[in-house]
Amino acid sequence: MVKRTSFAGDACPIARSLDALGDWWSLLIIREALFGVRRFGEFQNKLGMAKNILAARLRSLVDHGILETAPASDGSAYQEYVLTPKGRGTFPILVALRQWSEEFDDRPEEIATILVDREKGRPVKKLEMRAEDGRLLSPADTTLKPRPAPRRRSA
Amino acid sequence: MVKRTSFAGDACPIARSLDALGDWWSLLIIREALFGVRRFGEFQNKLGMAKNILAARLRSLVDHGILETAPASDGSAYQEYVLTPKGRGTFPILVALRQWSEEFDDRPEEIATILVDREKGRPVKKLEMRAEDGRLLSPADTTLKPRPAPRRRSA
DNA sequence: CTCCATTAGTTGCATGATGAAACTATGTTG
DNA sequence: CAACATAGTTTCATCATGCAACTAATGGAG
Repeated sequence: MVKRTSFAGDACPIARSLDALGDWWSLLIIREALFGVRRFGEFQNKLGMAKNILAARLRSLVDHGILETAPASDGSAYQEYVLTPKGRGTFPILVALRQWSEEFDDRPEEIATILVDREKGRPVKKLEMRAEDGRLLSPADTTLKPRPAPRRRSA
Repeated sequence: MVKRTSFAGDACPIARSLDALGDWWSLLIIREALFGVRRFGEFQNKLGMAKNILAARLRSLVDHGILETAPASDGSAYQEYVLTPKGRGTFPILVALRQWSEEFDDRPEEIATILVDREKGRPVKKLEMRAEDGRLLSPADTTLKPRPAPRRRSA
């Protein structure tokens, strides 16, 4: 079988994330959803993608618990796609991707928008990794440990 | 033309990031590289991926300035792939992906490792978005603004 | 130096994923 | 109810992925 590899069973949490949103469109759909897009046609217009692919991605995101369908809020009989808490939880991922472009893109002048603090209109700070006690951490200050066994009956 | 869509020319910084690392393998290759993997065969063993795909991805990552080739550090005539600063700059993205799994995965018990502060051995804090002045921001506290016109070369 | 194993790829082929366009089935509007 | 909009599905050509086999250089043992 040539089967496209899936990371669903992988033990690495990064691989597991990628299994749910590691394709070309899913994160862009979520980006639109975070800005309030809810309807099929709206996604299609904003993203300019083929309708069959959009339909497949929406289904996949619903299956993964990132979106859920709901009756249309405008009273029509159509349905809408709205983010679940799990879906809204991807926000830091999108911010990290955005900031990486802002910092390292070869043609930053082509970037149209910046993310700002609504209250002050100033750019948000770079995401930073901190220890429990608040110390700023660099990649080298971190390491991986085996997940502690959740206390439960014998494994 | 059916051509697979590229986001390279897109004005959205998220799309631009995805153009460089939005496929199934690139971020996993970078993950390994951050842990010190440098040689072709090492990547291949750890990731268990097809060699042709690995070769293609390494080439793409080098083209995007994320990896660069260097003479082997062990004195042999082979070459190594090492992260550039741009490549190391993806670390927050990987952390965000990891934390999303840790928080929302349906089978967290399958996740093998946790990222900890090396000094204390305690899990790192969740990434949080803050304003310039340090206020904690939620997605709703942010908005997009057009990129300010670049100041005429002061560099 | 010679021979063989290792490393780092490339090539060929089968199959799955993607995308444009056409088609369909509802829902909505005049 | 006729015309139109919405939300898809189907069809088909093309592209990407993955496995296996092949090649071209090292590197190491004798």
